[in-house]
Amino acid sequence: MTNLKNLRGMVDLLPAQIDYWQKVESIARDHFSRAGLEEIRTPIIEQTELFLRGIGENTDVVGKEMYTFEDRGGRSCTLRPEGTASVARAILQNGLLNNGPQRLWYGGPMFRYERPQAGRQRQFHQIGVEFVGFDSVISDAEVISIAWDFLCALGLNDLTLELNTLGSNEDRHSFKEKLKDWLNQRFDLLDEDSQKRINVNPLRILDSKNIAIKKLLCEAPSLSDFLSKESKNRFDFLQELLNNLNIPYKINKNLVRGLDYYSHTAFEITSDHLGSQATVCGGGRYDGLIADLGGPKTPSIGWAIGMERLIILTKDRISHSKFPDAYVINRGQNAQQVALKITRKLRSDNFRIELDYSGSSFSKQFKRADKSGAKLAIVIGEDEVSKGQLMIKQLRDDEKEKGGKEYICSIEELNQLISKLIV
RNA sequence: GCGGGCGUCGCCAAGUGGUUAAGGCAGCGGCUUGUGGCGCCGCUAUUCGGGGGUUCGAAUCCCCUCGCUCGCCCCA
Repeated sequence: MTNLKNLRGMVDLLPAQIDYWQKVESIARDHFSRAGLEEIRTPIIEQTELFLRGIGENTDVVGKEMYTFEDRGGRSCTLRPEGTASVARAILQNGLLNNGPQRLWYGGPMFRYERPQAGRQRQFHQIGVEFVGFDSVISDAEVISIAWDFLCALGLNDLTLELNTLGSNEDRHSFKEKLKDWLNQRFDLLDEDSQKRINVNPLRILDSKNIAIKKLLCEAPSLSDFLSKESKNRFDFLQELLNNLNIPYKINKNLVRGLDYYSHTAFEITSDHLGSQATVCGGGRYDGLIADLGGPKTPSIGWAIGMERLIILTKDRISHSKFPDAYVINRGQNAQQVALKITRKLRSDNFRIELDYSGSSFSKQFKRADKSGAKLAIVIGEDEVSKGQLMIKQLRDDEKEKGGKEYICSIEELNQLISKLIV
């Protein structure tokens, strides 16, 4: 084995798995285009500044997971850890909002410097949706249903949608103060992580997985008591809309989400079949982000799905059969000329053709033809060349019988005969 | 960043201190230089993730290192 290896947490997608990806991607493209979304592609590298301002300096993603480096001009660059900030930047920079609100989707690699484990890599892929410039609650419902229906279209039917509201910035601000006081009074009961977070990001303590903390928090002040009338109405209406769409959900008051830009609606879609990294899809409303990046106040909502996790879940449901229609067996230089030519011709006629290059015995070539999974073998030897004919043999009409049917035809008849035989 | 498990051919593996490192799958070649799916025969690791050490002798013991994997944290 070579001592040249890929970097830790970076994964090769080999031909054997690529079918799964293409299938999921094509279903996604189709699904999104029917929902009226347009695709956007942004660079993989951005100014570090974008993520500092967009995601928030106190988040784990920014604090300890970014791939940041200096380029030759001394600029601080970062491999994007998520898609939303880049999309927001591109929208602003290119003035897309001048054409009205935007409904976009994107896909591609993201980078986070973390310890790899099941369902987590350093380079991973997300596919995401961003509705930028929409305030109405039905846009929330629409965005969630696009995610839900997409996952259903992939045959996933045992997922859980968790839903919460983070309220407006004002709601959260007054709640934060109250929560801090309450936590400070119980400082000694908190674990180290939570103690550190009190001043930096107290909301995140609510999401703690520590059982003792969880228990303690049952008594803590609840954000829901600090929601303004308007925030409450939004959340109620969203639930009504989802009920109306028959999309099942579970309210999870501790669902906070790790990135700073979220407000109001927050949601996650999780699965029991992913090990400890259970989230397939995460998203929410981010009304402040565009303004934080220097744009106009622009209410927005979106989500991202982790492709690797999605592939884990859908793998068994996706069948892939990419067998050739015919395998071209040939022997001798004259035959090779004919073989190459008709291979090209048949491919342009939309057949899937595999050509043997080996020049080895007919026996060997038949073996390979069989292994290729092709339905037919097209045989060209010196005999055929001298008679101006071709032979076609069926490889899998009668699994049990020895030897498939053989047909002789001219080059002109080939297309028709193959069409007939492969149905 | 912290813990646990693991690392022998492309894949699955046996071997746990003693001369040439089992076996299976896949691959290649032959039996069969014009006929596949079955069968039979042969070939394919100077080397056991890498580097040091102990020993007459190491894949097997020790140290370091790298990687994989699962979990924690956090997220997609």
